[in-house]
Amino acid sequence: MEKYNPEELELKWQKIWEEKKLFEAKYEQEKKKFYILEMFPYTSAQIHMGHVRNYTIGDVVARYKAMNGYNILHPIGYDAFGLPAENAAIKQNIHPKEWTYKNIETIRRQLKRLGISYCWEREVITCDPEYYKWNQYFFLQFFKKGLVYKKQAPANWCPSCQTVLANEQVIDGKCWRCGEIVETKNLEQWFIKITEYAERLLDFSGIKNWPERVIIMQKNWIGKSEGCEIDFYIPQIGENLKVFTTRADTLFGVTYLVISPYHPFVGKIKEVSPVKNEIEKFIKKTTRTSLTVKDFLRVEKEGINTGIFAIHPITQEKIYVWIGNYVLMEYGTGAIMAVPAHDQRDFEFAQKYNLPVKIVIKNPEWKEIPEKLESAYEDKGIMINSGIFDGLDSEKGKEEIRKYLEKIGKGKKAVYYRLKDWCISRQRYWGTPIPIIYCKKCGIVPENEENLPVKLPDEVKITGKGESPLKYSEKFIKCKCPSCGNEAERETDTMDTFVDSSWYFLRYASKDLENKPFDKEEVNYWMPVDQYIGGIEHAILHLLYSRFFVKVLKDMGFVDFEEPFENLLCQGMVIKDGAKMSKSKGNVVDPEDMIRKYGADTLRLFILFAAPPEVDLEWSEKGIEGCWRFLNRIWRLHNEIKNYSEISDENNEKLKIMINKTIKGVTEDIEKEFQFNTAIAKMMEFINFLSKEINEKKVSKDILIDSWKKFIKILSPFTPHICEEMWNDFEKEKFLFRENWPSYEEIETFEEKINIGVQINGKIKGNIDIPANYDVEKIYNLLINNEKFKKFIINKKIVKKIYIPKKLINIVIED
RNA sequence: GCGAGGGUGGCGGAAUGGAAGACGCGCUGGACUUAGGAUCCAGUGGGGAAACCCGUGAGGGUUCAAAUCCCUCCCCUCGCACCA
Repeated sequence: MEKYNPEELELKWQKIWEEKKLFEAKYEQEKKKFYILEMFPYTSAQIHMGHVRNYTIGDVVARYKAMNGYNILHPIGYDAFGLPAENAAIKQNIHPKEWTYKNIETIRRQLKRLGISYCWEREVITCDPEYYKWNQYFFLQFFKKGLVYKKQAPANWCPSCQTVLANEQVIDGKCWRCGEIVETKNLEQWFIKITEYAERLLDFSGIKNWPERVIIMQKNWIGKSEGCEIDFYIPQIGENLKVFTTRADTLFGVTYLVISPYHPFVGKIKEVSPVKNEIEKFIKKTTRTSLTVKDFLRVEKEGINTGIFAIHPITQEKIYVWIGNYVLMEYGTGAIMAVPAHDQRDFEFAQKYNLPVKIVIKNPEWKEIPEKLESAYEDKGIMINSGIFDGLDSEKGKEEIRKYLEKIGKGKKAVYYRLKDWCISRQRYWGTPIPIIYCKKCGIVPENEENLPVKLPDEVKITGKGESPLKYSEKFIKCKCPSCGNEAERETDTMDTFVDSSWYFLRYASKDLENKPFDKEEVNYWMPVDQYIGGIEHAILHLLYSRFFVKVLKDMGFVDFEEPFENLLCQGMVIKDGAKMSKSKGNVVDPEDMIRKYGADTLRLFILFAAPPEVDLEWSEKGIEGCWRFLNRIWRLHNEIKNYSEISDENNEKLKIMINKTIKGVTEDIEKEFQFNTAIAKMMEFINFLSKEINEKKVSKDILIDSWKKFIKILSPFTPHICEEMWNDFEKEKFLFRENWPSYEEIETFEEKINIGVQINGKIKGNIDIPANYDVEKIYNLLINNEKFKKFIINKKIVKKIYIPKKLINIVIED
């Protein structure tokens, strides 16, 4: 018998699969399709265990679905633009392109070595002009539709990466990539109007099965809030100050107004204010740009009374306008009505500056109205001190006050979102150039579609400091205006790499077209993605942008579907010693080392077996050895089976029951939320059972081989190489990938004897073998004649007999 | 603070109202062996000589039966957090 040599047989089958193009996806309209997609890797130096886990899970699904008769699309590509390539350029003095393509080669080799069933013919590399050309094309389509615009905006600036970050890339006031504290800086930048799609992005009805938390995160991110805009007239400047509130019911409790230091009224109010100098000082202090985002959040609430008043729209009272650092210009109208009695932030501010607190909502638990509040009462209640609205329930009051304001022309219903427009400008080299031209005569002019792609120049100096390296490339900047033909200059900003990943799954779905981003018919066949798998870290950004992109493309007639990803699985991290694997912690386990030692099948098996897909997986050297032993055991059994000869056939039924049970269990575990760990456990049980049977030789050879072939099939999505090798000993016609998943018979049809638990008053006392077709009374008769159990029952009053079929019997007695 | 998920042997984890701890790791004993870190067999939640008793973060409840359902509380992880 030959020793199990994974390296030899894995490389052999990988070569054969590739030569036969076994995994090449073919557009065949009449076949039912399954699009299985894993988030493509960023092209850093090599893959890590997280990738192995992601791609192995995907591969099991792909192979399982293929064996169930689906036409499979299982593509792979590379997220190849981005900052690290430039960092490498600075550090290692290597061109970003060279660095990226070198890494791609390594990653491709590593993925192939894992034996993942990818359709290599549809590879996408986002830094390839043939790909990013279509980023530019879509940008122009968005531009035509008015979904793209340029504006000066305070941007998040990472002093370490020397670049602008999108809001979403700022986590807790820090740069998402390097962790440096982010500052603000004003820059002219390009935005995409994702806010126009806020409402549609909140609609998840087109999604079948996503983790609930991902949907919640997206909803929070979009942050819809419904309320009311209310006008407060300021006589001294002759204009209405518009505030936004979700609590119109507290309108009678307003004791002051607060505007943001960035509010456009600040200047006008300052001019007429008696405390002009103090305002100036305050504004200077609160709008310092050097203040980091994080500091801004931590800063204590501060404000200044402008001495200017506004008129309450209903009571006509005079209400002073304050400027406060806790009011954000980026949200709502940049001005609020302060109701200290019913809003904790306003309450704190009012305490600090000794402002009046007026209770207008009565807590139903109060016996009487308190003189003083300890904190704001923010819940519902009954309206008081509110004129004609007194006595109304506050929820009802919201509506009534809004209607009243609408009637007198002082307010209207309003909806605001936290979601902001998507800033796609990056002051970097290694990204898609934004196809815009600045002409002295014509202004901002989009590049002609025929001139795409606007290619990145190869010769640039990358210093990592200051502005985009493209600013210094004359060859790149100089161009002709598409409109008037005069000398003009190109935009030097490049696109956020999230643009690249917002539609790559569409490019996969129709291969290598030169004249179109993708073929509509073929994309409509494959899409939406039936199962998407990736890390939770993309819960908001990538997934939201992709949903947005697809909705826009649908509106423009490019595609016929609304949602890109119907089902989503977020796999857990691979951790070691309780922490995420990282160089700094020195706890990294290199997948290639593991493959060298045990082979790809063992690595795959371990990573699938050690934990369910969605939870974190603790790496264990001992654990992978266990999987190595399991495959060796299978290898030995296979060789024994080939040379097997039986003594008798008395255990044939037992084996049939066991293999059917195993197929059923494995099938259900895969179907039910991808419980690969328990599926593997069931196959291990089968192997434990089969080893004994083979030793005893009491099953006939044909039944044994039949069961073994079925077993090889169900194991094959997990460890495809060893299975293919064993399969080849029996069947040379078809690859396992093209075989059918075995069906199973319900074991009830041939199981005659079963073992059930015996309980007395719900406490387990032992177990008993019974014929499968027995009912309660028959089992009870067995019990009263059984040495072990009769003592519990005889001479007792039997209250109840409960039989749970094939599980247990519970005899309830009176003591 | 709000929202979500979780707490089960020495460890990773099974069991979503029906025999708690499947499966794997580790450990103990044995077989084979010059040897074994290979392989095979047996055992392995705790207490007890045993009959039995106890046991799923803590406490209470529903039920013939609770890790699972309900109530109160504790702890851990993740996400959000001046969003008016």
